[in-house]
Amino acid sequence: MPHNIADEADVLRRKLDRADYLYYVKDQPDISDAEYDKLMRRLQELEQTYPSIITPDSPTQRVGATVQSELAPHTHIVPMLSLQNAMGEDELRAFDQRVKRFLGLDPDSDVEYVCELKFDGLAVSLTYVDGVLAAGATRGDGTVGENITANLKTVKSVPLRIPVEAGTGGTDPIPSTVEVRGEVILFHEEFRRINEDREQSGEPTFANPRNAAAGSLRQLDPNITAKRRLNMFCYGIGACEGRAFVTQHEILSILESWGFRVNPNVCVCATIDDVCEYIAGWAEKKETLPYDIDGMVVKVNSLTLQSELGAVARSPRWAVAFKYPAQQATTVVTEIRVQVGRTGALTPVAIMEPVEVGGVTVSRATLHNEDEVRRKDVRVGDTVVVQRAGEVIPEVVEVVAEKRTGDEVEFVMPDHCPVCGADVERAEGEAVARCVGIACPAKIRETMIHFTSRGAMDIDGVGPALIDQLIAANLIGDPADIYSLTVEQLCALDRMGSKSAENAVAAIEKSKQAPLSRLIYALGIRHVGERTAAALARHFTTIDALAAASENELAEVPDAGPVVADSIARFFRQDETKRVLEKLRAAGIDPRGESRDESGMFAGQSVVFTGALERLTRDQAEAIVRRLGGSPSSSVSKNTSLVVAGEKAGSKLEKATSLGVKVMSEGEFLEMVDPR
DNA sequence: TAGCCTCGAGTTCA
DNA sequence: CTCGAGGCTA
Repeated sequence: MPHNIADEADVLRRKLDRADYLYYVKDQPDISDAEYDKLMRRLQELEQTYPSIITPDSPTQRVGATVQSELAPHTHIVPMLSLQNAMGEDELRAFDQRVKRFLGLDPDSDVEYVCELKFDGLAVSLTYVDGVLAAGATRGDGTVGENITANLKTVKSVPLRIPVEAGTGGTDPIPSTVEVRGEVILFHEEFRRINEDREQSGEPTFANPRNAAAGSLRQLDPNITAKRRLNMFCYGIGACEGRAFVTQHEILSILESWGFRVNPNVCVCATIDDVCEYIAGWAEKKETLPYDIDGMVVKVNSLTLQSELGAVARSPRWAVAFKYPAQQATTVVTEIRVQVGRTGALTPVAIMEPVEVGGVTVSRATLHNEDEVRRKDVRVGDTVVVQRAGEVIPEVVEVVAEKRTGDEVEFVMPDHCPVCGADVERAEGEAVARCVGIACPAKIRETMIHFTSRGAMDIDGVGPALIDQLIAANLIGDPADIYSLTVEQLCALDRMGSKSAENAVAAIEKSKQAPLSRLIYALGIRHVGERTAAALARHFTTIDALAAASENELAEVPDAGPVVADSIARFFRQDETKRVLEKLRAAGIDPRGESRDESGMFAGQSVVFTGALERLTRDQAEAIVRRLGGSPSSSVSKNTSLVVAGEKAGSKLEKATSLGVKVMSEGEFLEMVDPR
């Protein structure tokens, strides 16, 4: 072998190590992907030709290890302890008092703490011998874990060796043996990517990033792990040969200088009050992180005090895990009810024993459709995990299979409508089953609620409750009947005073002025929502022109194709529709189309609002955009011109940032449309 | 014809 | 907010 080959390989390894470090630990890449690939290919070439030069810490060894038949046990030198939980500020202060009592300190004195994020992932330990990664293992029972070295090597933020030049300029030698502790996690973006892939290939999806990370790490085939871009944050040291530390905070900085990824969100707090304040500050902010945390870890900063405090059973007395109120909880499904929507869609809804999730009581959650019920295999009597997706809407995450008794009842979609008894049909290739009944009371009710709703005729004071009463009293049978209601009729109903009756009638009267687009939308034609209704109104200008249009004419409207055209034509052919339109006209409703400013500052642009707006309502904000010639939209894509992000903006903001779409705050938006 | 972009529809709780 | 499906475009 030529003498300089080993040297060249070494230089390549250093360059690749540095590139991995800058990219995966520091988030500041210095070379392009192409350059990286070139270096990697050259190194692989050399190692293939001269296998004797391969070292265990070579970057080529991150992938390509062979499949194992089972995971070998690994004994930790220093056990990995688990932490006691604190469920609120009270328990946190109780922990502080315990610490002081144990140390024989005055209850009013202060102990210095370090607060760190508690990642929702998998705790692992990395063992380095003479600076080279020798073993990696899961926590296991704390004493013995599973050896997952090959899998951990595929995690790019895990250094394969601690560079000799690290630390304080060489005067501070790398310990001969050191155990580095941390948490392996999946970022949200990567979690989504994995689940999308699995969905496409028909594999079951992971319920949450933690499960996905655990599943990926405990793979027997490291090639699979390599495809899941895992990440690791390090926060502690177990055994350490020939080096002592003074504080937890010092440990974090040393780990960072050794090239480990250390999370920057750390706070040294002089008092327990500061700790509480810091933790409260993250209660909301944690949702903006690109990965999951399930709380905060609070540690006594001084290692001297730590060893004085020691441990009880398997948890140290010097640390505690603060848990934010759970965003997930388990409960029991008591019933799967079937609801009938405006379009006749049958939706299974899980009725559950009420349970607290993130501060609110949840008792029902949609199961969307029959396929979804099958996929999650939810049965009546099952114990299930529920969470609030996107902070609000409850969702059944998964069934707790271990709690099955065998008495659970599988769900079957009824073949007759639970409300009117008509046949239920599921169109070829569609996910939803529908009631075909023409006069299904549920459909009529939902149609009327839709007609009066915000965005449609917007009749204030006429909501679902009143509509139910009116139907029961036989006062209305279709939406047009609303316009013949009198104050006297309304007053005669239960729980209806003269004042609210007058208000309702006034609102009904006012709605007669609604623009054509609203009326078209209010009719509730299948496949015609707000946007399509607006496009139709612009194109036809009167309801009669729309009603008379042929399918070909309808399909000429932008955004309307054969399916939409067929649905509209079919709707206007029905005798029922003709009767209702006649009644509406008789009541004095004959709206004209509206025009828009084509020279406004948003002309031809698409604007998306996300998060909670403080000074404007959604409707006001969208009206401003429309007035200035733009179209408000609900989803972000690369065609989006602008995203206005309010408080607690979520995935849309993330997407906008990743697509490089212009983003501004509500304040900046107002400044722009109305500079003063 | 495939893949992207939008829109429609359904849903929960305070 | 999320999913599914219709329409448009490369």
